[in-house]
Amino acid sequence: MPPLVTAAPRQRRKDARPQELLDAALALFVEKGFAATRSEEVAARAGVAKGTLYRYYPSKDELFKAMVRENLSVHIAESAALAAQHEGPIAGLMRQMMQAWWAKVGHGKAGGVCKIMMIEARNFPELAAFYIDEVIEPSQRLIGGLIERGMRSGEFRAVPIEATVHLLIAPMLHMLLQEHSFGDQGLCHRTMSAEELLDAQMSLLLHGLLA
Amino acid sequence: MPPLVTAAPRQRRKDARPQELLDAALALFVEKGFAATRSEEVAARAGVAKGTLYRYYPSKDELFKAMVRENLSVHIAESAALAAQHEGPIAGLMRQMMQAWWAKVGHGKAGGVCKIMMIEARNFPELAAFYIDEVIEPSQRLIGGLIERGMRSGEFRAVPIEATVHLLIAPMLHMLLQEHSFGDQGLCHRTMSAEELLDAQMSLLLHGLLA
Amino acid sequence: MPPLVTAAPRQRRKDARPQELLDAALALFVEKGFAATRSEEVAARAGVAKGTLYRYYPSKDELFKAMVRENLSVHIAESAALAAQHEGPIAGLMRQMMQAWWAKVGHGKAGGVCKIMMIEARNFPELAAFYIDEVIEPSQRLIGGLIERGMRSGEFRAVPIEATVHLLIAPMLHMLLQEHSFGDQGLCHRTMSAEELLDAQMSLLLHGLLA
Amino acid sequence: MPPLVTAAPRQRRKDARPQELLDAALALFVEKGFAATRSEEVAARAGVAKGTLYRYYPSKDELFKAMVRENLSVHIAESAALAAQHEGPIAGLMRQMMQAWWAKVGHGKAGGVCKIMMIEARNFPELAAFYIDEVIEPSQRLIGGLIERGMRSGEFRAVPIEATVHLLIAPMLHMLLQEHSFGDQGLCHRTMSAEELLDAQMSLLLHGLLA
DNA sequence: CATGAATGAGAGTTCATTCAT
DNA sequence: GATGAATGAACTCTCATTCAT
Repeated sequence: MPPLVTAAPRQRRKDARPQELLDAALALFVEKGFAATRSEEVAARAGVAKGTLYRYYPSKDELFKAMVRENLSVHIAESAALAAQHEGPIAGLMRQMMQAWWAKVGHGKAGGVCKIMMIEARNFPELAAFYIDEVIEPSQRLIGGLIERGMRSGEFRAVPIEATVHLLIAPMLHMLLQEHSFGDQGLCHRTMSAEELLDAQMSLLLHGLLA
Repeated sequence: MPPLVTAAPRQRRKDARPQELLDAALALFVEKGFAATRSEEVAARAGVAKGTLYRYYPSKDELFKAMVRENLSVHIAESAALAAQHEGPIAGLMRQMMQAWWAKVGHGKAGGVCKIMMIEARNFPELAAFYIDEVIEPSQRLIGGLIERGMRSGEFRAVPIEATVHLLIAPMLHMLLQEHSFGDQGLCHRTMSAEELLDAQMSLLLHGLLA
Repeated sequence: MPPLVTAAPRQRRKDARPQELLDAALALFVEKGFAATRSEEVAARAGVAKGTLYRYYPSKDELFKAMVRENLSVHIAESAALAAQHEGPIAGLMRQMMQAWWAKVGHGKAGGVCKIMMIEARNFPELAAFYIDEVIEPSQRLIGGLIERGMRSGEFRAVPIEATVHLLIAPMLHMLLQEHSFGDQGLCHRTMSAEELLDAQMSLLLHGLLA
Repeated sequence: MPPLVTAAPRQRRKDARPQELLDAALALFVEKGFAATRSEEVAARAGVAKGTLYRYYPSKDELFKAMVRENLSVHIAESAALAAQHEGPIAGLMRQMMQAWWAKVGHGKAGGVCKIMMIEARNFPELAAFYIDEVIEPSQRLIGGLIERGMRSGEFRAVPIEATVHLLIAPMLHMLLQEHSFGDQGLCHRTMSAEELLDAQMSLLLHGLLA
């Protein structure tokens, strides 16, 4: 009689393989770049042999694409749902979404995907298109929609949507790149935490710089 | 009237070679990344043979470093001089500097160097330190100084310096990455020009989003 | 009766590879010199592809070093043992050792290593030191000891040790170089075999040239 | 009226060029080996530019051959003349010739040629044949002739010519290789000078080792 | 004639990918 | 399915040789 409860460890491992490989690929691609990461390293980090990687992904390129696809659009939907059911002032929602994005995406591994997409966009045009369609444009539409809501309700001044969207996205991107490119080498010293910085930037954005 | 006896072509070429090679390297490294660019391609684009590259730069790494050094620190000094001799409201100066930086650095070839530094920082820690010392920190100090001036003169509200600096830099970096990563593939459709966008973002920053 | 189930060929090859590569390297380095031998040739002679060589030795230099270490110091110990357990006249022992060394080292592939060490000593100072420590000095000590024994027992005249050691080693080295440098091209015609020549030289050494 | 006494310095240089180049080539080929010596190094050492070398010798190979030819057979003739006109015991003549060869050939630059011929014989078969014809065989014939003279006059025992010739040449070759391969790196310590060693070896050869 | 900038064939080395075990 | 030994295309770099100046 086969065990009813747990799968055999070997089986469990096997099911987890693709995810483990994608995680390893993500970490290494972000840290060292796509070209500078050897496929054997990815396999080793996932705890398997070189050849095993190729049982799951037919090439390094495909591994990269799978890794990007796996780690992208997840949080966009969440944020959209949050936005849809929100009532009251938009400013607070935005602040909340910014912090949530940073905590879940920017600061974590998914943030690395954003960095690496910027870098490799030229080498993976189809992926770049995919990224724009699935990430950039939905995000811009989501934020753009919020700004329109805020303007309609009178919470916000009449501002150009496109520029405002850019201005809201830019700080997070900046922080992300600082973190993933120069972050952990003690090269970059900040007096405020990332969260404090983002919050302060949001306040500035809302109230403006002029006295 | 041009000189009747020009320098011998051979000699003229020799003097121009380093610059030609650096230009070729810049273009290719920005377009394809450091690792994905073959040194022979750089030579070919500069119109010379493979071996000639190595007469001027002892390795691909050194070529990269030279290319970075060549294209950085040039415009920092200019901006600092502009700021030092400026009188009157800071806001206008900032707008002006933003546009100037975009025109001279962000939009042009030097902007590509910023992108590529993000990518290769981890692979060239020594160069990353150089970049932070020569580019990032001076820029932050320059902009931070302007904000302090504005606050002392009463032009600006009392704002946290660090967050404000980040918020001023972020839009330019964002635009730069859009341009250099997704720009010339028709993937990214904008309704405003880069200059208009930056200007609109500056206005937003000054006046704030809230009604 | 051979075993019915032999080890898998793939595995068998793997165990044999280092030795096969060292043998190929020895043959080619001796024949053509270190620099003139392409690493791909070594691989080809060992029956593998270029890349395979680098799975076993990280560089051509390391391959060379491994090849030298592999082929030295082996026979010194044998000779020393032979000498230690010998009783009776030294002259016979010397004659015997000379012939043994020629048969096992000088004439064979190991002899080529001696030749190649002469050539490459300047390019591998660390290896030259190793060779002096492991081969030259032990040999000199061994032979010097025998001469002292012969002098103490009254078999030999009172002779200067150092000069005598040199004089005993020289003929073998000379023969070795003749063989490995001009040998198999039909350039060098001898009327006596190497063994006869060495024996005759030994006799001469013992009895002297004068009437 | 042209100068009667000295040629113009430029002219003097030009005439000396070939010799200077050959000297430089000799020194470097002996020190580093043929393959490891770059032709530019040879030119630099001769105080000319890379291209100039090729005005005198059409290739690195030809330079090598010229260098060998230049430095070979010179002293054989001298020794032969010395031998021809010698009267009295052969032993003294041999001792004298040995010392003279060491002083003029073995120890000096020509000695290096002998070393490098051993090494490169396989890569330059025609040169090897030339070397055998012009150096090895005349030397052997010269020494062989002396031994025959000594035997005929009763000064020497009846010995096998070939073996005796080898035995007389071997010590010098041994010394030469020690000197040129391991010599100037402090790796090889001797208590006697080369001249003393050769003299002691000659005595040993004459009187034999046995009591 | 001398020069040295330029060349490009060729060598060492790496690593994505394959496939026998 | 998993493995890792083997492969060879591709890449960086060197250096003998050429030739315009």
